[in-house]
Amino acid sequence: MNEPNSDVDTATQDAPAAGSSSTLATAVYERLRRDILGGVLRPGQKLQVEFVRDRYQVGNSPVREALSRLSSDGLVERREQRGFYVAPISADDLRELIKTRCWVEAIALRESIAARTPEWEEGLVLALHRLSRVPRSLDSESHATNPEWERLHRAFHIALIRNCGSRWLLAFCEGMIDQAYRHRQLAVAKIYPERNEAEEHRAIVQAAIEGDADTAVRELESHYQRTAKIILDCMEAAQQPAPAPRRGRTVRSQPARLKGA
Amino acid sequence: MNEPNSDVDTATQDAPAAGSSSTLATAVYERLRRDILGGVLRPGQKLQVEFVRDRYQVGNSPVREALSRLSSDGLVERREQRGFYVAPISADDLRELIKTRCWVEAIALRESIAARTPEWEEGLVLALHRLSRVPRSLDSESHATNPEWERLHRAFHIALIRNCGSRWLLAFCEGMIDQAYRHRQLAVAKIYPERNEAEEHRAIVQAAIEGDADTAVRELESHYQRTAKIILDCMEAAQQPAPAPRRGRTVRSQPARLKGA
DNA sequence: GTCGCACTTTTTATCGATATTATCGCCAGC
DNA sequence: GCTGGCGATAATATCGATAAAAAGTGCGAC
Repeated sequence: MNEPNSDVDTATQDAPAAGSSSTLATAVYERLRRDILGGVLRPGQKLQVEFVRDRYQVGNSPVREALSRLSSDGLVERREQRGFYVAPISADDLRELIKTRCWVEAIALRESIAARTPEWEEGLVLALHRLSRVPRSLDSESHATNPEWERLHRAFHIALIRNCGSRWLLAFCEGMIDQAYRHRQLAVAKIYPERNEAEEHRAIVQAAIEGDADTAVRELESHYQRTAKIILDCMEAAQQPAPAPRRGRTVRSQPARLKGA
Repeated sequence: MNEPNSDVDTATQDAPAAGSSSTLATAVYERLRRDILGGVLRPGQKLQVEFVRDRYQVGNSPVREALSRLSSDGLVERREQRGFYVAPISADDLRELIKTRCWVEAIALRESIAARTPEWEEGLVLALHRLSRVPRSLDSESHATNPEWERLHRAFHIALIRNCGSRWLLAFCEGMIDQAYRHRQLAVAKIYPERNEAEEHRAIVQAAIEGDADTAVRELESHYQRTAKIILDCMEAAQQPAPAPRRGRTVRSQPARLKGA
């Protein structure tokens, strides 16, 4: 996981960043990353060097390097001698991802709580507060995502586990958070039912600060499972435009892989 | 983690591989990786493009790409505009790593056991058997490491968790296994006390196959802790060539960072 | 007439030589 | 003694060359 953003320190709000990076390769990496996470570049889509080069107005090498880095992050798939593709996505991937997140973030949260300090608790409360001050979506009708909310949401979930005492674990979780974000972005275009996420977040923080790890973990897991359910429903709906009654996962032929481009 | 070796299938022993990769960049990646893991390239050592280029007889671009990939694996540290360095190592890093391995591989092992199948069990027994057929070190005096044993040891530990049902988790664990291997290689040059590793491995497998997850995990964790202890002792010894009696972790001033080159 | 297969053409991933740009040490000037 | 420009070193980027894969084409067989 290539230190995507080490921002979100309780002190420094957030770097000016957003565009100007010292190296071109990094700049392309960041922009590509944004575009893939945001769903602008569709899963499975081929990323020809030429295409990316034109898109971001840079040379060959920075593009290759950016793609290379992204493939380590699992956002891009590299096929030897055949180029790069936006990593594909499937319902199974999502299930596996959420399962893994629940396992691993449960540990991370427990450890964070076990080692809790005033600083960590304050950071957490702050992250929650900031998140609550920003609307979930910019337009309450279209459910268009609010980038600021997404940023703060990410920061919030990282704040929860930041105190776990393992940079390895933290980096791993960050990678999975990004993947989950991507799944969400790709599905959400359709519908996003009413849901009291703020309350879910609040419950986690409360339990965490009270040192009640079991409750905190339970809340966190159900938070994820609920999201997963929504996304999986979206996927299924997208897969089968309208037809018949269907009894559980009908189309086994197609592995529900959302194709792109 | 960049699919370092997806070998070790119970069926196909191991590919001829070892050198010829379709792309030059991948070849350099693999060779560099071996050299870093094996401790030939010392922690902290600077990896100038020119140096690597000469060392492996290739051009500029493949080197950059290989270094880039390795930095995503955490084996190389990239400093923007300042080049690449072999990732440094410290006692604290090791402690954090082992701690994380225990947390995460405990889950992976439990899940593997919970979902156990005859195939998985057979693969496990096989991995254990193969490992037991090869000597721990080639020369019983010098404790020189036996590359074949190391390979099989890695395969064994992966076999344990292969059945966990999460490619994410598996890849993450593989990355940590490699890191731990590196720490081991770097320390082991000094001493390696007698130790019945075969028995430790056997105990884990037995518990796993009996479905006794608690025991299996306990054995696995103590297996790791024992290794960690040995390496940490080595590090400390290396830090303080001979002096005084010392009462527990004396040198808090120096973070016991092994410098390289 | 249609299908299969081998060869040719085109595309494009990969690589290396070369140019550009940033960093760091060094020395002059204030 | 510190600040700020100058130059050496080395990282980064460009671009054209090379070679592999994909697409297209035509020939022959059934």
